[in-house]
Amino acid sequence: MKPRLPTDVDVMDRRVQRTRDALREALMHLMVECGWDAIDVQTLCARANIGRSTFYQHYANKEELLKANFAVLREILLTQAKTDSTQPEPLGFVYGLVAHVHDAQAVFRALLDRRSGQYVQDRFRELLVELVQSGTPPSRAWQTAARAHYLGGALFEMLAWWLGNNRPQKPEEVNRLFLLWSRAILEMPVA
Amino acid sequence: MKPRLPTDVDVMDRRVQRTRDALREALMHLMVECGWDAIDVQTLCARANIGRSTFYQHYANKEELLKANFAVLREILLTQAKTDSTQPEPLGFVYGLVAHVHDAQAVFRALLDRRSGQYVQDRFRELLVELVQSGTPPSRAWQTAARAHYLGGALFEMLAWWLGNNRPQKPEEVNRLFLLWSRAILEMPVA
Amino acid sequence: MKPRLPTDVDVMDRRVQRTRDALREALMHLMVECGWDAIDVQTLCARANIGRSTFYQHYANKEELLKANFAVLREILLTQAKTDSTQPEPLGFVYGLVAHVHDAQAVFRALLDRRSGQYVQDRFRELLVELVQSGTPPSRAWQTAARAHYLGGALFEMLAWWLGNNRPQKPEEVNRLFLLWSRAILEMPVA
Amino acid sequence: MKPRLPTDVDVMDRRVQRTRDALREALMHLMVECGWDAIDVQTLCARANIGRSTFYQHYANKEELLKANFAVLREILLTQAKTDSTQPEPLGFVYGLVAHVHDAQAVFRALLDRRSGQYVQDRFRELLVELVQSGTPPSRAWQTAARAHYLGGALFEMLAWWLGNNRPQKPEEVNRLFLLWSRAILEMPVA
DNA sequence: TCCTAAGCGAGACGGTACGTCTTGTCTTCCA
DNA sequence: TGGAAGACAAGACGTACCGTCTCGCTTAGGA
Repeated sequence: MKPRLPTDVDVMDRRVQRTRDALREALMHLMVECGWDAIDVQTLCARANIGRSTFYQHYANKEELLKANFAVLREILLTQAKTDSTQPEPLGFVYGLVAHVHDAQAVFRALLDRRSGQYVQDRFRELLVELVQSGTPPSRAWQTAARAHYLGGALFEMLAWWLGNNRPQKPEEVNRLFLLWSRAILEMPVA
Repeated sequence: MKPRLPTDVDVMDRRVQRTRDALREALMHLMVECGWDAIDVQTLCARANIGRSTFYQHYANKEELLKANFAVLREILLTQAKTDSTQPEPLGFVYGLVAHVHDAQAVFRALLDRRSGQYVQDRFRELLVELVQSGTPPSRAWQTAARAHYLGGALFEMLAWWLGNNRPQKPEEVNRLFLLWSRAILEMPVA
Repeated sequence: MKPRLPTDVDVMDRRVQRTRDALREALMHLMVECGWDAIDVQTLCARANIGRSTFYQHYANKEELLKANFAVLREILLTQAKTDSTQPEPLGFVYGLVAHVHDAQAVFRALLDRRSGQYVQDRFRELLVELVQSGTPPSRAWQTAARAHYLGGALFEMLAWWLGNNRPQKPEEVNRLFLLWSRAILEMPVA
Repeated sequence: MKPRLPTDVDVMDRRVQRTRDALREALMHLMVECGWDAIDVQTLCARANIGRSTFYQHYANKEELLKANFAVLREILLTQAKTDSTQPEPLGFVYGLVAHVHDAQAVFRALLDRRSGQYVQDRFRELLVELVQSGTPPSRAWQTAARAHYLGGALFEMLAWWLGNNRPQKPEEVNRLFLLWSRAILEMPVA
């Protein structure tokens, strides 16, 4: 039997939900503790109090688990971003994000750290690009896409650097600097 | 016996050199062909015509092999960057780099592709940051460091995006856009 | 709840009966098709159009199912043996059996084949010994028991050999040979 | 890499030999203790003080291990049979065998017991048939083959019965009875 | 010249994780 | 209430790499 797609949520009974919740919980904690690459299914299941074979009834491998739960993380960050930034101006989400990175250091270290692993970082970078895009007027010009990647990449690396340095700067300073530069770019004509 | 450090070059006999060269060769080719993560020591040795146990006499694992040879790659990219850019202006290396990415698509895909693996990308991103730094006046202000990371990250992500899209844009266009934005930032006061 | 013993037949409602019948049917067919060892509960239930958990409400495992249905098979073979052999002489059942093995090749291959599995063969061998015993005057001498096993084992192996060779000999020939030898033994004094 | 065939014995280094010996030892002991079916690779390796992965470098599964070592067992039984029976008369091996079964009860229980498993018994029965055949003049008549199977099967079942009953009869008695019947058959014309 | 220290290939070995499979228990929902 | 559906834990399976190791065989470079 193939693992049920995480999409048929409606049919899913409570046990399934509990199992998956336990797995997500365990994943998050372990990612913070040891980093993505160091996690193995065995440990994951032990942490979630779940049989190893049960894991495989839900996800084909740990990548799938992450994928399935990235949506959740994404939602957290997105709403986070929206609620935290009162102003609807472009890149308004940044202040909330920077503050959040500062507060929830552990989680974000798990995302930005070297140990976090290729896959996790890629998805996080994607998310940043998307956030940038969602805060700027849509356009089909390739320059707009390029700009979103430019800014997303810049943000990613800046955050990584900040975290890596143990953040001696205040969140407001980092935020200010990033917006200073980025808004200048947003004000330039795309072509 | 512990693996000999690659630094005691003087004592190293020709066979050792040949072995390591073969390994570097194999590594480079395989990275282009399958991406870092998909390489295993077995395959590496087969490709290099080398016994698996011999491999471990030289490097503790494939990471070490990469580490040992990253200096070489780095040198290639650095001189590449310098020779290609005639003007000594800040970020002058970018045009050469973009052109090179366009030409040597295979190699750079190996560096920027998702399959390339955490370690490789990290080092490549580091290199970009360094290149940015080397082309701008030194300063102890944290803002300068932040800027280098900002620009390095932006460049990295932009290149990755370009490659991932199979580069429908001309190198000159990408180059122009990156410099347009980045120089604007360089001209702003750091604080 | 413990599996209901197959003995409380009286209480058993029709559905229960239908379920068990379906299982017996499926078992027989699958034994012919794939051999005992290759059968798993999963497949068995699929074939019987029955939920896997339902299976376990009736039998603790597939062995129990077989055990429960061996009586049926036994009855079939016994009456078979009796009706087919007109003469009531000792070992009279053999001709019917040999003929039956010849006709219903598939079923008996399932019993004698290597793939049939330890348990099935053991029970079949037991049955043969019993048949031999039932056709000879009872006696408490150990030699009589030994003789029944001797003849039962001989019959078993001879049939297995015959089937394994795709039976180039006619049933009458096999029958004749077996009786020639076996009756000679029966006529010898047991001690 | 495929498991080395057990035939390239000559090239085999000492470690390999020691490993395989340890495995054979462990197999024999465990077969006596728990019976074939109850043995799993894990336990086998633990008993042999061998890594589970090492096991799979030598044999694809426990069946292969048994197969590979059956020759040894066979040799033991054959020479046993030959040395024990001074007379070269047909079925001369039986006395030695019966005595051996009596003495080495544990080993033979492992072979004849129900728990021993299909595969083991089949090979043992084959061996008996072969022994019978080797002690009687060769012939291409199918009746001769049938007779060997008849006697082999009879011997097998008789021994199984004897063992199963905890052998209240003396070996000589069993031996006498078997030879009494079997030699009578051997003296009858095959056709 | 030889001989001795090294590099080297082959491959056994133990270990760890993987993803698959089957078993038997259990819970829930439906008719 | 009994049967269908199916989640779940347990645990064996065979595969794939890993890093360590031992063994002989070259192959120089120094005596």
